[in-house]
Amino acid sequence: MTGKRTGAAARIVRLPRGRPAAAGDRGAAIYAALRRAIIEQALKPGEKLPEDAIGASFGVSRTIVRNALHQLAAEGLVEMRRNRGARVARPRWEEAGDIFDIRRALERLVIARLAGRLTPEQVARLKEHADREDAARGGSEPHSVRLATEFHVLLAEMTGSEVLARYVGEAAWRCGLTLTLYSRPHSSECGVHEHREIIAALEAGDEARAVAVMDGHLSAVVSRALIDPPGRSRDLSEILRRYAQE
Amino acid sequence: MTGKRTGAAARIVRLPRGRPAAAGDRGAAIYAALRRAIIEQALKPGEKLPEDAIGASFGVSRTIVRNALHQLAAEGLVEMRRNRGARVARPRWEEAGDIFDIRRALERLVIARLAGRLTPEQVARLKEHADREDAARGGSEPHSVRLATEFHVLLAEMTGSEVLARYVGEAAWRCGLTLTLYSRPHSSECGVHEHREIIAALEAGDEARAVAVMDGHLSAVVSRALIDPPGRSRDLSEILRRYAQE
DNA sequence: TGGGATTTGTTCGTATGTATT
DNA sequence: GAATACATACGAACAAATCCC
Repeated sequence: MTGKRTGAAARIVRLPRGRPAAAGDRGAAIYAALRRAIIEQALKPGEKLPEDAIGASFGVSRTIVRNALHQLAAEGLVEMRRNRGARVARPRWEEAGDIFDIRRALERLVIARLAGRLTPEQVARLKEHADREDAARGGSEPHSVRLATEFHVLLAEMTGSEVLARYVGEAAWRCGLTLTLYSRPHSSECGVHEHREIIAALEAGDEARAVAVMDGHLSAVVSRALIDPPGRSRDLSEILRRYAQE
Repeated sequence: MTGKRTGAAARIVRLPRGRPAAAGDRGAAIYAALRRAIIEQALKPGEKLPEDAIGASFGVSRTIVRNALHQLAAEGLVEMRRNRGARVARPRWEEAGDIFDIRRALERLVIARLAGRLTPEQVARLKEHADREDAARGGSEPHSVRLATEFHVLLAEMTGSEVLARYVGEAAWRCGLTLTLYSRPHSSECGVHEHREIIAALEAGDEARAVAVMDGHLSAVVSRALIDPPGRSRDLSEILRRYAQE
């Protein structure tokens, strides 16, 4: 009942000093780090994300972490239940079809806007990305998934439409999360050649073919899905340490 | 590293806060109120949304308001610039076409899922909504816009897909905001009959016609757009008082 | 099922950054 | 352009809810 502070340390504590005005948006860094960690599966779907632990990992208070978690929740990468904290999102199997349909619809828009309108620089940039995807083959699965998703986000950004890019990005990352949950390992590698086909069709201005390839591409990805339940609890701060820099 | 304490540590006497700590999610109420106020144009695009003033209006601290504002920002109804606070979003004219394209793509998905699959109860519910839209004719323009948008959200919810409903809702409300910015007054009334056509086509299972009507409907709405710059500063707490209840 | 440990929700003081005169 | 006024960012304490024996 009378749990209020007893006379503990009533004297004036030393004033806060020294901090070199760190007032930069520390939250953005935490957000980015958590995002990468989730996308690359370092943090597995369903894993708990306690505010204290994360804050301690990054040396900030819970306030900052809270903001980052809320933002991730708004994007669907994190689930928050009232008074029960945050977890890495674990999209339901029934949702998988929905989100892929949405993504396909949005990417059709992207194709429609880009077909025959890519600059040589953009084409070069896309091909370069595909090269990187090839180079990553045989490497870690999460890294490949990330690159594959980034290809689609890159396309969306080339439309010049900020909202379109945001919607496609959100849907694509959520699809990636779903894939890591339900798809069989190494199932994503097959996509690189299709990416090159899409580039070629766009370059040629063949919108119909580009749409067809893209649709087939996305359908193929989702149809490869298999059930594969997630693992559980490792050491959180160890994981986050690797995502703290950059 | 963070073991510093600020001067407030010496405070012992607790504040005579009478309110029993407001256990409910007060933030949700603020969010909803602000949302309605924005959508019905009681808060005009570009209008400043200071945390203190809003908090004072609702009798909560800035923290709660902050959360609500962040959520609204994530949905695109509010713009937040670092250290400069929140304003009602003012979508750019160039974005208008983008967001309407996105909305159209998403609503095609909705139609495809509902055509020929509506239960009699759902049809009745939709017709009832159209009746309300008719009844609102001649009333306030913002109210009509809200009802018109809610018709589309209602359709999306009937698909049973939570994500699809969320995406459609977000896009639709953002379109509504854009319309209030750029469209000529009373331009939205024309939509009610088209809504009834959509219901009929869906009931008949005629997906192609439903899509055609929906596309035409959305295109018509956007093509009626005209430039009409927003007004400026009135009394914030007066406005919010009307949106506090419910 | 109850009580304690842990975690989240909320408040408010202070520092810092932006706008204004 | 410097000083001032004000709003936001962040941290720590308190209060309530949940979790876990």
